[in-house]
Amino acid sequence: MARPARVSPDVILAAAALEFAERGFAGARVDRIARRARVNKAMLYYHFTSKQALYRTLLRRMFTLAATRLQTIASLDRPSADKLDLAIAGMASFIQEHAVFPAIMLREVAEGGTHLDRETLKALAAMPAAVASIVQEGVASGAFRPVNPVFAYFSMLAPVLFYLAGAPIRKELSHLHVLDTRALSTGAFVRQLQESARRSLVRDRASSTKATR
Amino acid sequence: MARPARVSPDVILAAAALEFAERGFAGARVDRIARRARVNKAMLYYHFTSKQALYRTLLRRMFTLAATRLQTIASLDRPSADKLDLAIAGMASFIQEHAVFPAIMLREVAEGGTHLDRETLKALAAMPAAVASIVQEGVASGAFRPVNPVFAYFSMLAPVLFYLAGAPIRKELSHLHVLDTRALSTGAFVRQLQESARRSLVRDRASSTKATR
DNA sequence: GTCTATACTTCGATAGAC
DNA sequence: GTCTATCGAAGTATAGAC
Repeated sequence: MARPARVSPDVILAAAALEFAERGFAGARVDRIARRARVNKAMLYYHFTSKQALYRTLLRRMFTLAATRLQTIASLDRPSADKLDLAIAGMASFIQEHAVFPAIMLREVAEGGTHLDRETLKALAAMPAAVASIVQEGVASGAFRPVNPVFAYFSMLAPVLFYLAGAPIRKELSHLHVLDTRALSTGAFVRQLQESARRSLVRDRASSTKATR
Repeated sequence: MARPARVSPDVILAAAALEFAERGFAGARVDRIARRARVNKAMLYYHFTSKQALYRTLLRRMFTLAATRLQTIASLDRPSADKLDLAIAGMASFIQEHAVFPAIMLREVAEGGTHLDRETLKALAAMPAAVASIVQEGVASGAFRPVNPVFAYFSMLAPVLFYLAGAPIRKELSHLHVLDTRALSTGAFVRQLQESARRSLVRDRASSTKATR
């Protein structure tokens, strides 16, 4: 972490992540990305052919990283309900490691995938697929009530994304005394979400409050 | 609807809604908004002093409209659980009337409220406040288990926004044969979400499957 | 209130030296 | 691989006639 190898492409990608998260594709400035990466613009275009190519590379990476984590959880040999907890907590911790992720994800959903190529879209789709596979397994085994697995994905992960993406705006609101954020911690939110997911999906009365982590 | 009064400001706002939803604040083009509104650019600047002023006016309107609908539901003399159902269905139907809303909301959350003034931020904050008041009432009356009302807002409404904002990308994915969307209807999603909300919040066994609408 | 023409700025991308 | 200088396109906003 202390001034590492400084391989240009990775430094540029890191800078691009910040810029695209803060401003979106259209609002991002190539000049700013280059400056943030302490690289000049020509260097950036040497490694990535265009602003769009840089954007796609970044998003493919992030989506793949997130999807892989969910797939790993889905493949565990554990009760479906536990895997649900793990998926929620896993996404939250993924975001804490990659703070830019929620903003990028929200923006790209709003954008309708306009700037993405086929491969990047596939990487994106792997996220709902992984969560849906957990739910499907639970439904098939009778552990969960019959629900649509894709709907369940949205019910569980959209709140995490939205809540964490909303941190800056909540800060602004609390600064304007429009919202009291004192009772809001990420850990507490994750736990409430896990409990809600269990209650809404698990069939029997084994809805233990003990959240798996 | 058949070629109405053609009051410029409203026509411009409608065109701006489409453009901002599709491209975001930075990606939106004033030229395009003017063309869509069949008004020339100078006219647009005559009614709204700048691109930003237009954006703020639009968002303040939409947020106020959405928040008012939720507040109306919150003030009903009905069981808290029913109001929950109504809030979910109300937001879904609001979005069906204002298809641009989810994209605009997602973008602005990602943006961190950068382009908004105090009044517009207050209008935005009224949405979680309305839903939170329903939940708080339910918790206070003992109908709901003790939960954080703001967290509950995110758990219920983020899925609706995210799911409906994701329609274009799902279409793209289904076109690329990456996702099967045949089992996905908005109505079914809303019903599953209502049932999930009841199960996750209602204390006793009165979790009727009968969704109120 | 409505329009045309244009001033001024910023941005993505590249040429070409080292 | 790295840099400076710059081109051409596109963008917001306005001046000024009607």
